[in-house]
Amino acid sequence: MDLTSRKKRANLRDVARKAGVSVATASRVLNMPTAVSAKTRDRVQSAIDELRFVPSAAARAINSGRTRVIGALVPTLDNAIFARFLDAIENEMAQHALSVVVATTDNDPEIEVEKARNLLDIGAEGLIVSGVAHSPAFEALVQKTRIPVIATSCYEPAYALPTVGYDNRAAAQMALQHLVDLKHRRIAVLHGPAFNNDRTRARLAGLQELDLDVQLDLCEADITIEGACQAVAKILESGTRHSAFLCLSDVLAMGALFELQRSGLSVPDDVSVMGLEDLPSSSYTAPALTSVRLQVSEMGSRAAKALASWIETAEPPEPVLLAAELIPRQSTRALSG
Amino acid sequence: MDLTSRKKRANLRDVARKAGVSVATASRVLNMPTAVSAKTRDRVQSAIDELRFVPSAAARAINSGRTRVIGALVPTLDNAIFARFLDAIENEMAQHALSVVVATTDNDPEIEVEKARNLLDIGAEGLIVSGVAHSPAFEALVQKTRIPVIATSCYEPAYALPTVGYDNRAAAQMALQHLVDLKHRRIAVLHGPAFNNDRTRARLAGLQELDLDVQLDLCEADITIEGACQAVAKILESGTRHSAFLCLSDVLAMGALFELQRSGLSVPDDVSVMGLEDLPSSSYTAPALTSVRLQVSEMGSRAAKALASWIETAEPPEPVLLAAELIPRQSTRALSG
DNA sequence: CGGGCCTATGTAACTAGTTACATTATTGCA
DNA sequence: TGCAATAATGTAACTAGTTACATAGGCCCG
Repeated sequence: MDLTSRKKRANLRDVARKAGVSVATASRVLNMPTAVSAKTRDRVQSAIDELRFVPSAAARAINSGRTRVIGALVPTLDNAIFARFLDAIENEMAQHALSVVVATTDNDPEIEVEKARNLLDIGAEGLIVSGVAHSPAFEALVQKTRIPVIATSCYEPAYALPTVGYDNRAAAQMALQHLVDLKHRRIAVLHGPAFNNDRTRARLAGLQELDLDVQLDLCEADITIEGACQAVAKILESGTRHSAFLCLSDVLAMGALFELQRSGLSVPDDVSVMGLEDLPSSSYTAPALTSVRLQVSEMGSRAAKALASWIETAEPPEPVLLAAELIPRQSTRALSG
Repeated sequence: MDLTSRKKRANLRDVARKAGVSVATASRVLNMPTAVSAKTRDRVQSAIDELRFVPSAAARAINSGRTRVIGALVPTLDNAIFARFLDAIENEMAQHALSVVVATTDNDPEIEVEKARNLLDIGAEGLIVSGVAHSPAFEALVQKTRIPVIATSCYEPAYALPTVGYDNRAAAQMALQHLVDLKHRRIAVLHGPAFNNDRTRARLAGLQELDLDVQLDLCEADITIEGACQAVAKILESGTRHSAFLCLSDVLAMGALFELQRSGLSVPDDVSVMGLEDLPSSSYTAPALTSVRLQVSEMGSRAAKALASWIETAEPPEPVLLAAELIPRQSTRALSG
């Protein structure tokens, strides 16, 4: 019957025809309405309304050369850290009129390249990624396309891409030092999967480097409450006694808190628990969690700012180092001995 | 010196010129390589490599009429529920070769319209939103553009848009009934902000409707551990004694658990705590949290599937009702009396 | 040796807007 | 009333690909 049956969507030419003006005039109604006489403007507007005309983003993008879309590659969203991080990115990017496409990599470099490729394919103008360990294919892709990419969660001025993050080595050392200062000498270290994860590896390396007279028993766990509970249960079963649990992520620390309490141990009377990251909820656990504060939200907005500036000015931004800070709370206590 | 100094990016015409072929042939190398002789193909490929040619997403989109991008409007990501939800959406959409742009609304209908408008502007082919309470401007926008939109977190077959979600009324009632069955008669109800949130209002309405012989003391809190702690602290200070806390979100329940323990009360000996949602971490808290399971991840993938099918087939999908299920654990106990 | 056929390639017209420039219409002022 | 200035509108050439159709060349078979 009507036009809609032939073509799904009206375009500017349809509008112009219906209004009896040229495409240029129709375009002007959209972009510089004052340059068009009120009468013509009304006519075009009616045509727009009747035809339910919606401008094509692609056509606009082809002209401006800009899609106003950036991509964020995160391991997962099912983890408070990355969710907070992404939330901050999205908020900051909205400020710059940029939209954020999420892609989760599950910490798999292969998936990362694939999704990165896809992001470029849909026209992302820049990327935010986690860490500096990427597949060669990813590095090749970045090099080939020259797309602005910010690497986050770590600070590595020597890396090929600008980094926005913290010193994971130092942060882990700060946490360990705190426990050592409290006279703990036998410490269980809970950490996330180290495979394909340079942040975790840097934290572990930091502990090793410190070379103190302490026994550290490493234990890898999924970075979930569940993973931490299972890991702690296993450690407790093994019979080895630790006076403190150093968890290289607050999520792990929260799980440890739960599992220790469930097994009848009192924190911090029987055992100290230390986190790393300091999520907002960490100050509200029972007992409140001692942690090293990493500014995750701040990192998100800084990374977003850096990327936006890179896109805007075509100048790669400087790396950003975010400070880590010890936040002593009730979950750690000095050993009397 | 070279071309890069004049124009920022090479296009297919540059490639064709350099390779000494027509644009059509160059295009064929990208889309149907077998239709081009090996010799020509190599020549074009070299040109592509030398010029660092990357096809323009916008130009492709303008031809195909597809951007392969959808938008997800969520209140915030700084909350496990929405982060999990988005994670599921992203994973499912990847299956359909669709990318997800996140936009957070902070539960503000005005921000929602604005961001929705922006999503349409960058070419989103469909939207996923939370709840059925939207600003008139939003509804007008959806109606005008005829963009596929799935409303989630609730099940409302009568609503103008297809919904994918659960019966919030019934879920809340299920939780309350459990406490009532355990002989609790004086219950503190912790709920998220009701303003602009039809899910919370539905849950509260469900409680009211049940009309049991119980005293319910409502208390609104931010849906964060912190918010719950503060709310519980206030309730405890007020001196009113409740035998149970019904939290209309697991995040609130976890906060309640912490605050009650901090104040020296034992759960469930002194007071029962009941959640709603059943996050994965809820079975690992100490004590494990009794809750009503809402399938958040399932909702994410179902919503994604529904939207993808709508986009693919141009047929709006049927509403989906996700079952709620009582998960009794250790945080609730019957009153002996 | 020429018709038929297939392969490889080119031409040009699409996709949907934007915009520089040209043209026409209107108004002001002398 | 006439001329210039300004306002309003149109023409057509861009943006970067895709693709239907045309054509050129090579090969086989009769």
